Amino acid sequence: MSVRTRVAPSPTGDPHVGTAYIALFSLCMARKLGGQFVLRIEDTDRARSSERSERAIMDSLRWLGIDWDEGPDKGGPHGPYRQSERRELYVEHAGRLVTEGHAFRCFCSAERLSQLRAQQLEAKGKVGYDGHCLALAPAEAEARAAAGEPHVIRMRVPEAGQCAIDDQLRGKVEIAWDQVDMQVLLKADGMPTYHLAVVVDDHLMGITDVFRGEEWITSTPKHLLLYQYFGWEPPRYFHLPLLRNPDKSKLSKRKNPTSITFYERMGFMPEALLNYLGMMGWSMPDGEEKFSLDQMIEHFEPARVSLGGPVFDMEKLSWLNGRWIREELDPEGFARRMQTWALNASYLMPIIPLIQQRVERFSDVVGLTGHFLTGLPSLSEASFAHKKHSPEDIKKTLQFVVWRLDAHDDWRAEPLKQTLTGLAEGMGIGVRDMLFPVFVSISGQPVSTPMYETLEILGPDLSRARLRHGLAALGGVSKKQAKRLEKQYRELQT
RNA sequence: GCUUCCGUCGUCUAGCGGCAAAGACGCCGGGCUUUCAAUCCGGAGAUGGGAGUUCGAUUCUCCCCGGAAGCACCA
Repeated sequence: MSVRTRVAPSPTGDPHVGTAYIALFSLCMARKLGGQFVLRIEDTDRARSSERSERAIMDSLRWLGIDWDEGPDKGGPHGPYRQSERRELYVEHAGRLVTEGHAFRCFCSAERLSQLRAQQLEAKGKVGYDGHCLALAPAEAEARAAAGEPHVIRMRVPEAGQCAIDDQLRGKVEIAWDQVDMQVLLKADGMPTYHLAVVVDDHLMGITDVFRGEEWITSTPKHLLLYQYFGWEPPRYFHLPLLRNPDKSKLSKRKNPTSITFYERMGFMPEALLNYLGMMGWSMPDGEEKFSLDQMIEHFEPARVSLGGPVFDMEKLSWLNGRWIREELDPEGFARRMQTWALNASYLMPIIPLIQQRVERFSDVVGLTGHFLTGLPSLSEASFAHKKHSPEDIKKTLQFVVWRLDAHDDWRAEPLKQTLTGLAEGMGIGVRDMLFPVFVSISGQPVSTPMYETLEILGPDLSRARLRHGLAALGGVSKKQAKRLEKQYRELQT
C-alpha cells in the first residue's frame, strides 16, 4: 500500500509555525515515497473554530509552498476533509463501540467531574474519571439516552498491563493502562473529541504514517486501543520534538511570534522559513544548511530526525533568509518579491485612508508609513520620554497593555478599541496617556497613524512583538517587578 | 503530584565503540571596503553527573540530576 500522510490543524487561531513544521515532515515523507499528503481540518471545537482561521491556515501553507493532494478545498476520494462535516461518521462509530461493549454512556455532570478532579488533585493521586457510570446497566443507560438525557460516550480502558507504542523515532514506549483515562469520545453536543475523530478519520482516509508533536505521545495508547476495538490496523507514529521558546518551553505566542503571517509580514522568504523549519530536528546528509523543499524531499529520512526540542532562533532564521535573498534573487526577482511582500494595492489600500488626510506631499508618505514596512523600530529609553509620566509609569502602562492584549483574540480595530479603552478606564487614566507607549513601541514615534486600525493591519504577532520590544527598550521588567505589577493588574480586573 | 519523552559549544546540528568531538548562527579579534553590509582569515566555547559492559565509550545498560510534555465534553 502506498504511503499516505496528513496534517490536521484545528482552525482556532493564527496559522502556527508548528503546523507548518508537521506539514513539512509529513509532506516530505509522502513525496519521498511517492505517496499522498492530505490536509484535514479538525474543527470539532465549535466554540473556537472559525472559517477565517481555516482560510488563513490554507493560505499560509500555500504561501510556504506546501501543497496537498486532498483537502477541503480540492476534495478527494476520502472526503469530506472537514471534521464538522463528518459528524454522522463519528456518532455511528461511537455507537458501534457502545453496542460492542468497548464504550459506555456517561451521565455525570460537569460539576461532579470538576469536584472529582479537585479531590484527586488534593489527594495527590491519579487524576481521571472514576468509572461512576460504568455501573449503569446498558438497558438503563440506553433508556436514559433515548429519553434525551444529556450524556457523553466514554471509552473503556484495561485496568492493568502495559500499552506498547512502537514509535518510529524513539523505539518502544511503554505506558501502563492504569495511567490512561476513560476518555470521552463523543461530547454531549454530539461532536467527537480529537481522540475518536483522529482514529476514525486516519483509518477511513487510509493514513499510513502519522507525524505529530510529541505532546501526543501519552495519549497514543487511547488511539491504539481504539484501532484494536475497531479491528483496524494502526498507522506508524512519528512523534516529532516540539519547537521551543528560548527558555525551552513549548513555543507559544506569549513568548515568541508563532504565526506564519508574522514571518511573512517581517519580510522572510517562504523558502527560507520552510528551510529553517526543515533544519529544526533534521539535517541534510552532507550538512548543508541551505536547502529547498525539493532537496529536502530527495534526502528525507526519518532516521535523520534528532529528538532534542529545538529552540526557534530568529537570528539564525534571519541569517538564512539573507542567504536566500542574496543567492537566489536577481534584481528583477528581488523587486517582484518586494511587491508581493508589501508594495502592492492589497496591502497598501487599507493604509491609505489612515494617511491621506495627514499628507501634504507624496514624499511625506515614507515618514508616515515606515512602521507598516519595518520589523521592529529602533527604540531606546529616551524614545519614551514623557513630560508628565515617569519611565516607571510608562513601563507599567505598557506591561498592562501587553497583558491585556495577550488575552485578546479578535484583532480588528473596533474590538481592540473596546479592550484598550476598557483598560484605560480600569486604570483610571486617559486613553491618550495609555496609548503613548503603545504609539512609541508600534511606530517608533509618539504620534502616527490611528492606533487601533494600525494594530489591525499589523496583525497580532507583529504588534505583540513590537510592544514587547518596547518593554525591553525600557529596560525590561524584572521578575520582582512583574510580580508586583501582576498583583496590581489583577486588582484592576475586578 | 503521577506518567512519559528528551539531554553534544549560549543556539541549530554532525557523530552512529576507535582520528586532537566537526560544521553553522551568535560573540570576540583581524583583512578587504569611503561607510555599513557581504566576504575572507583567526579566536573563545560542548559530550549534565556517577557506576557498569568493553582493550577502548559522545555512542550500549543502569542510577541520579536537569529540562520538557501530558494528565479536559481543547486540539
